[in-house]
Amino acid sequence: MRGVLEPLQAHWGELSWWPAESPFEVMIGAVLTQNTAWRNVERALEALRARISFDEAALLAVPPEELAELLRPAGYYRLKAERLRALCAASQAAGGWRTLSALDTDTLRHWLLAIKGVGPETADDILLYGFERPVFVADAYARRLLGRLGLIGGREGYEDLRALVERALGREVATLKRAHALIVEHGKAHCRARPRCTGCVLRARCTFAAEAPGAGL
DNA sequence: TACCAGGAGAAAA
DNA sequence: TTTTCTCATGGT
Repeated sequence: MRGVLEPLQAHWGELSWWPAESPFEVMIGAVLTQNTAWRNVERALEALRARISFDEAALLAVPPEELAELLRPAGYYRLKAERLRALCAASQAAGGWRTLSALDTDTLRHWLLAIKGVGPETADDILLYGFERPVFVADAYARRLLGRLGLIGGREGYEDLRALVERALGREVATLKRAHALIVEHGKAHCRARPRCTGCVLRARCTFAAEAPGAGL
């Protein structure tokens, strides 16, 4: 696995991912970016920032219809307005994001997953980038890349894939952030809809993968 | 015009 | 249990 990340880092350098000023802002962004390009998320975040301060009470004070309109640029705006309200209500009931930050990682993850609209990937985005916890975001880019490299079979569930990569990379937050960012940037640039990473820095490894699938992490 | 993006949940099979 | 459908704007 580290052998995959080294050429990616050599090519992409240090990536500074998920610009946000607080864990709460990461929580908002993680919901807004569900199946949505980050460019569109930024527009909604700007509209939101111009209207309110980023905290649970301020967001919940915005009428639901107005909140949905503010989120329109991010797509699925009615759905995401409901999801943000559910997340903020849960956070507020728990004492706010500062209180949540004192919870251990497993407890915090279970708490997040119990909120309607927060699935495993969104929860792990929040844990890794918001609360600096050692989890890997096992998104579609990771699944696609590792599948093409023959490092996974491709039928693993989300939790299985996450556990596999965490075992391979260790528990260092900076490493897990870097791995996720590199895999996504690489995927967006080279591997989006192609059957193999032709023309990219990992091409040779993909060829190897075709010959020796299931080489393991 | 068609496809996809830093998914999740409900409904159908 | 697994697959399919719905939610939606904006860029390529």
